[in-house]
Amino acid sequence: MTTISRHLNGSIVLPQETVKRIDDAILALDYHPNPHARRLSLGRSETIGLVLPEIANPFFARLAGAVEEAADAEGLGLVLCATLNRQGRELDYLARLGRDGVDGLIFVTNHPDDGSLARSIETIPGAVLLDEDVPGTVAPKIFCDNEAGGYLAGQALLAAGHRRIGCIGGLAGMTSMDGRWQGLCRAVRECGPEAAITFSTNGPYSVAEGRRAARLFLAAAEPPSALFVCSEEAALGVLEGLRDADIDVPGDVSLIAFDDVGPLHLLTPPLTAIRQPIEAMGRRAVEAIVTKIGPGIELMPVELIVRQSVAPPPSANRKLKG
Amino acid sequence: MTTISRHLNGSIVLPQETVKRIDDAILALDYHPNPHARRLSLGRSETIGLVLPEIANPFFARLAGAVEEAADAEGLGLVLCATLNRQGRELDYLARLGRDGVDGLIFVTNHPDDGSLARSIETIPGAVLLDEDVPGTVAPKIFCDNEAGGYLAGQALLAAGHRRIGCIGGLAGMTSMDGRWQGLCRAVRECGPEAAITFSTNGPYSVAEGRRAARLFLAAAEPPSALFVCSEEAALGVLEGLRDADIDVPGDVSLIAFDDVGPLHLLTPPLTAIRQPIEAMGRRAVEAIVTKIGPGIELMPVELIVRQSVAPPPSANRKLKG
DNA sequence: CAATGTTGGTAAACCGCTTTAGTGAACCGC
DNA sequence: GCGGTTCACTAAAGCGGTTTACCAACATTG
Repeated sequence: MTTISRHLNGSIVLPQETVKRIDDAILALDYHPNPHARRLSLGRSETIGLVLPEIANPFFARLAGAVEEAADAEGLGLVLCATLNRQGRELDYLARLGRDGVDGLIFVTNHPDDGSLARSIETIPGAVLLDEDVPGTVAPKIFCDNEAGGYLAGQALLAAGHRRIGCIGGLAGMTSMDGRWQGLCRAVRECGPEAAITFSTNGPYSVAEGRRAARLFLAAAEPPSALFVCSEEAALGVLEGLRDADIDVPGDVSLIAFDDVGPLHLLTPPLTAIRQPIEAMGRRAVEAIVTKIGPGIELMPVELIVRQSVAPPPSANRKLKG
Repeated sequence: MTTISRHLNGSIVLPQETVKRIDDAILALDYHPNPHARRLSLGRSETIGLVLPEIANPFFARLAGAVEEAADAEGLGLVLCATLNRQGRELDYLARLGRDGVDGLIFVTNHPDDGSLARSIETIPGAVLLDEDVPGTVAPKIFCDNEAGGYLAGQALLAAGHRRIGCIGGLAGMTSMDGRWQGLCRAVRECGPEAAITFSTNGPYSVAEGRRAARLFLAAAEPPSALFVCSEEAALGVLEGLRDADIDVPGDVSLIAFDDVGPLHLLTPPLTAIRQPIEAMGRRAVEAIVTKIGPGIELMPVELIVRQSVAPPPSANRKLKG
């Protein structure tokens, strides 16, 4: 028994004859170590947990796909937890995974934290934050370079000639949002005094929020000529709202979305967007777990995908809607 | 110890005073049963496995989301396995989950089987097939009503006046594909002898395949005036291919897609589609596991979502592309 | 040839829970 | 006041691995 166990776990080298004898017996008996027993004995599960807001969302779905693949490549199982973006569920899952003895945890959230999340996350060894920060947590953190993304978007809009920029943002207080906003501000600032952010909204990253923002935009006295929409879902909503009001994109208003996961190239117009390296982020997160890197922030590069939703602003004497 | 265990597992009723004493101690010590030990002792894991081709695909993502939510509601964990549609990985995962002692398994595949999958699945107690059949397997099976979907699509196209119908299908030999095809055939048959399927292709459910099919369609001597595309991915590809060739949908050719998960309403034109009750299917699958229903096929209803990609056929004297 | 050092293999402890068996005390009726 | 229950609890036996401690056999060495 001991010998076999040691052989199986590679902690001993045996003469070929013995090895063959063992292997034959294993084959003959169709023996497979009972994983429950193994886990109990070893005290680890060779499993990591992935908690995210919602799998049905294509962004998180792709993240999950990348994480799953990377985990599998490392021989790790993946237990999936969807929190529906509710803090109660996040805490429940955290507690569960904590005592479940997962070997690692990848946590991605989508809303501001009041501090209880941060506390809870830290009770779990091997936790990694992905995509969005939970301020106050000491852990490895893998985000995309939100600031650079906002800057890129701002630059593109400014380069097309826009000077009154609007920003349809996420929930205030979220790190990703702050970064994108800061980046946009930096681009505007660098452009000079005639450029300004003249319109902004805040709300969840959702289609409904995009529609709401579109209504606000339509009601604005001095609407901006270009919109940086900080999430793809919201961009879809904005597009709907604009289309319903017969506002042409990019004829009447230009638009850049953050994220590029849906079939944005098939929309009318094809949407210019900031793309994050989703798969690379997922892979890096499991790598962070298996190599047990220390706390710290790692920023992944974003890129601007140019399509057809940004154009020069309509000439000054051709105001929006007559 | 015994008393506590029995209390925790509800196999005994204790006087209130004792209960309080136990609960206090549990709280005071922050005691949580070690799940590894529990699982070893109990022989079950309170976990189910979900194996599907790819999470990044929005259809499977939504399926996974529904399954996760339902599983959680039942107090079951979910281990996620993405097979990338490769049989080798499917078999590996099946073997792993089998000896991992999951309490149930939801299996969704996306390609024809040569028989080895069927054998492997049957070794796992509590396996349920979802979305796509693996012929020869004795297990509960939850599919959407593919035949009805094909029929609905056919009817809609026929009702718009089309008589030469094309079908851009999935891989031959897949149960879902067979059903959709049969349904389309039935609708055409019922319409009378002047209606016919004059064009058809087979290939995986993918965007690339859609583009390939579009090229075939463009090269056809007598192209049909309407297309039933058996997957949403392929429909996206077809749309791209058609757009590149300046073919107008639905002016030159009408189009109905099977599945309705992406932002189909935002495309140009908004795509008419057959929608399956994805969430209900996912929920039903975990229900099938917890209630241990017997083998058998269960068909979930589909519906036609009318948008703007089907119109009457172009008049006879206005042939495609001059 | 006895002492020492490998080497393949056996026995037993342990991981932390569930569960069966067993024990002492309180409570019952007679 | 004593046998028979009920009740709360303790003791111990798994579950099926891993790991430490220990042995026997054989090769090496002084």
